[in-house]
Amino acid sequence: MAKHTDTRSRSPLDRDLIVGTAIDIADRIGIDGLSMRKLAGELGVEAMSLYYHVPNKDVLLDLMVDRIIREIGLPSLDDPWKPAMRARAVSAHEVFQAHPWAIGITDSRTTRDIESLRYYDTMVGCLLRAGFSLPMAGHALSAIDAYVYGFNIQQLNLPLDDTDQVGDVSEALLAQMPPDEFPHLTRMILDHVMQPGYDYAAEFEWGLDLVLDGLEQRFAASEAGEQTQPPVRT
Amino acid sequence: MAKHTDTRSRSPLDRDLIVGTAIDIADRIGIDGLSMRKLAGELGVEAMSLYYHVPNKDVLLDLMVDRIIREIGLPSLDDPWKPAMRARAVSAHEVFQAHPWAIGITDSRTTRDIESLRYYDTMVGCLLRAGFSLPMAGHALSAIDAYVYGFNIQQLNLPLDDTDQVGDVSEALLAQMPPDEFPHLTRMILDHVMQPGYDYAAEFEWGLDLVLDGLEQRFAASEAGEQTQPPVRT
DNA sequence: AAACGCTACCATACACTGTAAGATTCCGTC
DNA sequence: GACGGAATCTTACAGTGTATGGTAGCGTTT
Repeated sequence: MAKHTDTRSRSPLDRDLIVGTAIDIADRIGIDGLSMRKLAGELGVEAMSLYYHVPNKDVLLDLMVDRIIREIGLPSLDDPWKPAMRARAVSAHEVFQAHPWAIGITDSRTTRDIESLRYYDTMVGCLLRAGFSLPMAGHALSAIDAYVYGFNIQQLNLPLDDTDQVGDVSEALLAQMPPDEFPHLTRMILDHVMQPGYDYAAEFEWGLDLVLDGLEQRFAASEAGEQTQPPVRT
Repeated sequence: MAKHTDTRSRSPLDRDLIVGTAIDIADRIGIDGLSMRKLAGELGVEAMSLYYHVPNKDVLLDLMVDRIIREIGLPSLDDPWKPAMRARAVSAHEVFQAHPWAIGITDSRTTRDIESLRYYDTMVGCLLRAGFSLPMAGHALSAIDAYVYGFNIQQLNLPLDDTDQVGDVSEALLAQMPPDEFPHLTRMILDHVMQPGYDYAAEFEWGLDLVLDGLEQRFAASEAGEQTQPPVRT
């Protein structure tokens, strides 16, 4: 009997191709639209064929996130820490914007792929080499990452199509909102967000610089010899 | 014909009861374990009966998140902004820790329930009354919220059971990690995270204070008359 | 009392999901 | 040409959200 699809009309399956196509689908029609059958169909193959290359869907999702994370630009170890951290954060923000589904997946995964640890290793190394103590480097990494992740979630909550502008969303929000019940919010939207010149994208870097400047101060203070413990009285 | 379950043996269905039970299930067995049939079963009812009170599952999820958000403590408008923001952030952190699934859901929701806007309105009002300009209040809210959300996601990624300690997770991580490939990360874990006295929970407040102190400085600078635009030369 | 209508709930059915089990085709090697 | 393993497919099953239409119970009206 003839095969369901002529083998020569498609490239043979492999893990990378599967993961890549899956990412593509998730980008186009959202993570909810990604089913094994849909993915297989797009590869010219039956659903069960995927299971030869990937143990199950959860692992596939993990692999997708890992590939995404590897898109984030990494600094070299000897770069000065502040611009390095800044560039990394901006890059991460861009990557997660391009693949909005990726952050949500991180919830359910327990075991990280080895490759994505390289990311953290480089960050820690850069900070340590810049003179950060271990605790200080931990603080810094945690704070920066939390901010980047969190901002992306926020940005995701506003349902922005590529065509929409923040103004449109605000307008829709205002319409369904009793204005006298939420006076401050109404004012914020009308007199600030919907004004010409408001740039939501700039908000990300404003907060990022806030965090980075704060870290710089705390770092300088710790270098100046301040202790967490109060000085011993002599 | 007799009803499937004696009507008198259970309290009658209503929206609040459904939402409450759904939250309960999600807390106990995770958001993935929450199906309409399971929920109905726990209420002593058939699945389709839920649809009389709730249009579909997505809306149910929205309602669940809205109820969660209403658990977050709100300051009064006249509280001093910094402790008010701090208390709110800590409260939000606790609430999202208690209902870890809630953050992940926020992804897919487009329309916010009216009630959850009260949250933002109070925050904005508090900041404005403290003297923040509209843009400054926007920056502050965005930065704080991003940090809170993001930290929760981070915390969620470490698969901590109630019994586990961070040390256990680190140990497991170390075990599957080639140590010479990730030297800095290894050092961070061994010499810092796994040391006695390390307190991951404290990490949240460290970063939160970083953000708040930074905001205080920016706020003071803006009050002192600094402009975003360079001063006009005369 | 009888008929009606409304509210709340249920039974059935359908399209779709992830995936276990086993059959089948293809291709390189002997 | 036969064998064997790698890669793919077929079939099947339990579970999902929910559309459609039915039904039991009750309050009101006549």
